[in-house]
Formats: sequence, C-alpha cells, structure tokens
Amino acid sequence: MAVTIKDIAKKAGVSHTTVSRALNDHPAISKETVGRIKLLAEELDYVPSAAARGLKTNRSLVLGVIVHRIEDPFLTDVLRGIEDTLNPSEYSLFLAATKRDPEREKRVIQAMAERRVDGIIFSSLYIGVQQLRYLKQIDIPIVLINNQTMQDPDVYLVYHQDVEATRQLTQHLVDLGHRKIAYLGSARSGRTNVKRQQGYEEGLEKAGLPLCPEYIISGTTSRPENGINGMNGLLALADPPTAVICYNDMIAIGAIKAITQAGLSVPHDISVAGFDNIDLAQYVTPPLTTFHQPRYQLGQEAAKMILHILQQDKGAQRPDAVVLHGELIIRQSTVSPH
Amino acid sequence: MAVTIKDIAKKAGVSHTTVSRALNDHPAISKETVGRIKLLAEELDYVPSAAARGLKTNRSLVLGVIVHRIEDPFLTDVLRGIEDTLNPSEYSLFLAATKRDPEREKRVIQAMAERRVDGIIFSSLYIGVQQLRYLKQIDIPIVLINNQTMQDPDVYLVYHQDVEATRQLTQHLVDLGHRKIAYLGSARSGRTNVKRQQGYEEGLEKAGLPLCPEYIISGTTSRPENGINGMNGLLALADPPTAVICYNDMIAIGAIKAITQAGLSVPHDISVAGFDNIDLAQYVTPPLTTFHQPRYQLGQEAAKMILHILQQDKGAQRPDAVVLHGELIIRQSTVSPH
DNA sequence: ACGTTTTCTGCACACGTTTGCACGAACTTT
DNA sequence: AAAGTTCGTGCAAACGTGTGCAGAAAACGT
Repeated sequence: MAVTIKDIAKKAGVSHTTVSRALNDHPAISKETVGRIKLLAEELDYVPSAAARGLKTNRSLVLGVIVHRIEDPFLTDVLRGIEDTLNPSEYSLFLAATKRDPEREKRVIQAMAERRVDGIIFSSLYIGVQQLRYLKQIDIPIVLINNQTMQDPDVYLVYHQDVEATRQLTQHLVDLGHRKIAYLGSARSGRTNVKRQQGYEEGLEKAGLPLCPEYIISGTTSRPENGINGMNGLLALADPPTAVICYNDMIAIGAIKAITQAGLSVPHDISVAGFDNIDLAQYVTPPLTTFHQPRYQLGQEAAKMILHILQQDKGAQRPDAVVLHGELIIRQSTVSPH
Repeated sequence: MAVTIKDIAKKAGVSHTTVSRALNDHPAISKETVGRIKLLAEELDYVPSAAARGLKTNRSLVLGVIVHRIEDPFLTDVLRGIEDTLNPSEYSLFLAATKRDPEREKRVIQAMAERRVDGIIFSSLYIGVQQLRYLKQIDIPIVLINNQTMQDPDVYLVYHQDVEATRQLTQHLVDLGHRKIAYLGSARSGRTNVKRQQGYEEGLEKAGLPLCPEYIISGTTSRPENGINGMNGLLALADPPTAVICYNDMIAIGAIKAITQAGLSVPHDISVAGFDNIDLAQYVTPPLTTFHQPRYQLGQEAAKMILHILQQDKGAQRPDAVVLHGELIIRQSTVSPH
C-alpha cells in the first residue's frame, strides 16, 4: 500500500538503487538527480520503512527505557530528560514499566530484545540478575540510573551523590542549632535509602553528635502514609527529636501531617526536611526544605551517554560513570529550635 | 551475529520454513517436531527479529503514544493505564512528547510513521490539523484522549465528562450555602477549560444564581503561580467571593497560598475546590475538595479500544467514543460560609 | 585519435522472516 | 491394487531497504 523506493524509481525512470542513494545523499549521485528524486518523494508522500532499513543495517534507531513505576514523579522528570535529549536525534524511545514483577520484567526485556533496541536505559532499582545477564549477552550499551548495585565493566552508570546530600541536610540542621535529629527512611528503596541514611550518620558524626538508634526509623514504603506512621512513632518517644530528615518529600509531607494532627506546629515545634524537591514541595504549608536532586539532568546525561557510545566506534573508551551533585534548598519548614 | 531460524534449521536438519512454522504453532507441523525445535531455539537463545517479521506481516506490534508534556501528573496516570493494558499483550509502546512545538510534533509523527506503528493514542490538547490529516492518510486507528476537537469519523475518542463534573462541584458549594462562587480558569487549556467553565455556569444557573463576570478569571497557564495571581485579583474585588472553583488542583494550591498570604484562612473565610484529584491533593493543608477524574481508566480505555480495533476485522463497526464519569471528592477545603 | 580517469547509474544479492504452492509418504477408501 | 485423502515438510518468492561491484557515459590528458 505504502509507496516504496521502487515506486519512486519507476516514476523517475531510474533504478531503486539510485533512489535509495539519492535519499541518503550518497556522494556518487549527481546533485540534479538527488534534487529531482527528493522532490518526487515528497510529492508521493514517501515514508521510509524503518523495519526494512533496520533489517539491513542492523540498527533500529530505538532506545529502550525501563522504569519501575511510570507514575513516580522522580522518574517522570528523568524520563523527560531522556526524551528531550533523544527527540532531536534520530532515535525513538520504547517505554516499559516493570513494577517489581519478575514476570513482567522478563516480558519487557524480551520485547526490547526482539525489537533490537540499540541501547537500554534502566531506571528501576530492582533488576533481576539473570535478566541483566541475558541483556548483556546481546551486545548493546546499558546505562543504569541511580543504581550502583552492579560493579560491571559492561554497564554504564549515571547517579546522584546521595551521601553528600543528606550530609549537607544534616549540617544545615546542626547549623540551625538542632541536636536531636531523626531520620525517617524507606526500607523498600534499597541502596538509595542506605546511602541517604549513611549521609545522615556521617553528618551527625562530623558535628560530634551521638548516633541515637531510636531516632532512626525504617518505614516500609516511600509514600506519605509511611511518613505519618513513622512520625507518630517519633512523637511517642520520651524525648522526641526537634528535627526530622525524611527519605523523600512524600514522607516529609506525611510527617508534617502527623505533627499537625498531634497539635504541634511545623517548623515551630519540629523542623522537617525532605528530599527530591518535587514540584509541590514549594506549595505545601510550610514550604519544604529539601534537597534538589537533578532529576532532569540524570535523564539527560544517561541519554547523552548512550548516544555518545553509539556514535563512537566500539573500541573507543568512554567514562563509564557520571556522578551528579544536587543542591540544598532551604525553605520554611526548618528553623532554629526554640 | 544473532542466531536466526536458519541456524536452528541447520542444527535440526530441517528447512527454515519448518522452523518458522514450528515456532508459530502452525497446525501442519507434527507435535514432535514442534517440541524439538522449540527446545533447540531455547538452547540457542534464539530471539526473533521484529524488524524482519514486521516487514513481512505489515504489523509492527507497536503503538505510538503522543503526549504534550510527560511531567504532567495527569498524563502520567493516563500513561500508566495505557502501559498496564498493553503490557500483557504483544504490543510495545513508543512514547514521545510534543510540547506544543509544531516542529517537534512533525518530527514525532514522522518517526511514528517510519516505524509503522499499528495505532496511535494522542493525549495532547493541541494537534496540528495538517499533522492529523497526514496521520489519517496512513490507515491506522487513532484514539484521542480528552480532546473532542475533532468530529472526525476516522478518529476514536475517549474522554471525561467535564461539564457534569464542575456542575456537581458548583452544586456542592451551593448546597453548603455559598452564593458568591468564582471560577479560576486556564486559558491555555483550550476546550477542557471551556467545558469546565460551562459546567460552572450551568451549575449557577440551575441554582438560580446570577452569573457575575468579574467572578470569572481566565488565567493563562494551569500552574500554581496562576492560582496566586488569579486569587489576588479576586481578593482585590469590592465584594470578593466566598468560594472558588479552580480549573485544576495546581491552581487551587496556588489560590490557597494567596489566601493564606493575605491573612485569611481556608476554608473558614473562603472555600476552595480543585479538579483532578492529584496525588497530593489529600496532603496539602487543608486537604482539597476536588473532582476525581479517572485518569488511569482513561488510559486503560484508550488502550483497550485500540486493541479491540486491531483484533477486529477492519469492517466491523466499533463504538467510536467512550465517555467516563468521575467522582466528587469532598475534603476539608470547602465548608459553609459563616 | 586513443587511452585513462572521473562521474554517475544499475545489477544482483543480502538482511530474517512469512506463506502459497507443490510434493512425497503414509494412511484410508473403493 | 489403484485411487483418493491426510499429514508433514521443503522450495521459492516476497516484504522494502542498503551496498559491493561492474559498467556506461562523459570528461580529461596525451
């Protein structure tokens, strides 16, 4: 149905070979022929078939992006960074979510493999080891975002320096005069949570403050309900903290809600800090002190990295990790203790 | 490099034709041969080439999804609905964003056309008419989400009943006793905004309340800043409203902020209602009364619709529109006026 | 005038599948 | 025992491109 280069060839009175070359600006075709054929192609509404081209060239011009949950606002921005970077290029983007479901992960990777994607960006915390092995055996570049699990030479990394971030947050609270600082974590968030907690502990140590086990709460999820529960636990302590650092902004919002419901005020009675600087962090009351993780840039760097790798000869060595640093954002949810 | 059916054929001592048929469970191949070949394929890590198959079958098993902005939380949920529906099927998903940029829109559609997607789901309010014409000339189903712009027989629609929604919201405020109700719109949101404003006006009319022009503010964007600006305008009126219906939750959050900054309280002095029921609507203070638009289902229905169309014979007639109804969610940002 | 180089174009095959048709073998029917 | 039927398999062509090689035509140098 669709018009092919053969149709154009017939109409132009040349061979389909010449048409193919003309459309690809092959130097051996005369300027005049190229112009004539391109014009004709335009007139006939010719659209090249990526399938046929891919079959011949062994390049699909498609990148796979695998995330955990699409609705995660963090991933949303990462995705945007990727999309913006890819859009001007000739690459398109396959998207799929795994949802921590091994069955689904397997299907997704299978689909990407069949489509012969030229590269994969992974932004899911949980990768089945066998699936990764399967991926590696296809010879395409793999970039992992915020996942330092793998110490694998074939895998490229782009991640944010979380340890330093929570260290800065802790420092900020210490500078305000707080001495009783708690950490509200998310056990399901794996390595990321570990890193943030580590930064918190290092921050305390640097300030010469003691590490108090009951000030460290490991909630399960990273959702607001978890902030409510965790905060209620802290409030029930004999000697509650005067400041709380949360694993992320969602939890912080939950924590604020719990504090308010207990009849206390943020930041007057307790200071609360989040992490991620989600869009709405500035609109909640009080506006949230948080750490801005460069989500968009994470996606951007991951995409750039893969494009570089693909444009390079396979031989050339590339840096196999990019570390990004975020920014402490001080708003009104943190003040000096009274 | 990759192993092909010919490799399997050689190893199995049959023709590649037989291998192809065996892998596709063609009835004319003996059970025994099928089993043997499938086992062999597994052993050799055979992965079929979607490009080659697509070339032959004229089906790519890919659906294109075109959105306006990926980071829009509304679209995020729509996307999730689509992805969840597509995932168990054999279809994969191309994602691209247009950003109201005609240049970009053109590129995106061109890419989808080259990839020969089997269908397209459009969830961008702004579609260039020429681009749509271009799309229609390829013979693939097109589903538009929340966009009733087109009255086109070749285009399928899935949308939310916005008029009824704001009518209900208005009714709710009237029931509470409000008589001075304002509407804070978003001019750039096109038809959606028109529909919501229409529902507001119908609600007033039904309650026998007068339509007061200065209570209708048409801000530009749909972001919180716009809510701040618009609300400040309303507060400056000689006779400010006692309740405000906002185009969406983002604007409502902005409006609350403006009211609070003016030294007034929500809902005590002014009631505020949003629209969309975004994730955080329940966590802001006070928790937001809003209208829950079934975002996830919108995506789900769109994807289901396209899958049905593709599985059906082309001839069979399908309903070409699905209308979904949402749900009024009453929280604490709306109370009776004092 | 000829041979040589340069410029342009076409032939034919390849990429990895699917599929209509034909063919041989085994099995059933008369 | 011949004819018809079913079953399982292979041949070859096709899908729409890209590309090495050869070859024709034109331009050049002597």
